[in-house]
Amino acid sequence: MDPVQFYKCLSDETRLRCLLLIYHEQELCVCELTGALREIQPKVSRHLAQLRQCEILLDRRQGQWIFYRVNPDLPQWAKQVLDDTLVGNMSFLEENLSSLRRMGDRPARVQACC
Amino acid sequence: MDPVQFYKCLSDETRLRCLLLIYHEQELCVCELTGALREIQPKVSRHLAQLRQCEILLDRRQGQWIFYRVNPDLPQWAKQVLDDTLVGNMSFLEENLSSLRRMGDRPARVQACC
DNA sequence: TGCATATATACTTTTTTCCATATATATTTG
DNA sequence: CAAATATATATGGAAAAAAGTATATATGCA
Repeated sequence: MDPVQFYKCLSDETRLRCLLLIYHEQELCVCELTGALREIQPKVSRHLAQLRQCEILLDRRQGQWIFYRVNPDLPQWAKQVLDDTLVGNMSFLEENLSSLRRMGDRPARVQACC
Repeated sequence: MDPVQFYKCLSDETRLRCLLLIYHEQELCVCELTGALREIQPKVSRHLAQLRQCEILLDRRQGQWIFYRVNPDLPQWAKQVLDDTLVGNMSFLEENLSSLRRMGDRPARVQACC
């Protein structure tokens, strides 16, 4: 994982929020992310595609939904960076997390939204 | 420190190399950095200015030289990120560090180059 | 004071990134 | 199979970032 490429991925607000939310929640689908970020679907999807192409995220299809998770094979230093960033910036995600909770709790949320 | 702004600063190759080299060496002047990166002075200077404006780096003048160091008041998570990145990517800096050493060791290097 | 060195900034051009909109693909359900 | 839902991608344009060159500023020294 080239560190410049890695940081380019973290340097956009939409991507950073998606990535930290997914890291925090283990796994999220696109509709959960659009709800949490209050952003339109193509925008979220495009940024997720970039994170996937860089192999920071992995995706899996389940029915009509696609769930994203952090690639467990990410180098240790990169995982550590995500961890430091999340722990040190929970307030950055506050609104997104409460939007997410307003969608209901899992698996109810998955039932409802997804 | 807004994490998006922080990562924008790390997302450019010149800035990332400068920052990690400075973090590794405690303090470097502009001529040491241009030597280590083999980049022209205005380019290095411009990127250092950006890191200074974001308060990631501090500078101090000593005679005609300006020495840059990492701002010790950086939030803990950000320092941790720099540390993780440096430790996990020493090979990324390999060439730059050997260019630096080829300029002589401090304080001889400072005498020679600066 | 005048010249040399180190560094910073200004300006213009080029490159990169991001966005919105439209459209395509895949899956589920009736 | 048709309609609905979820997601992905393509396209064209706008905005931001980066580059190179030129120039300005500050310091040291003869």
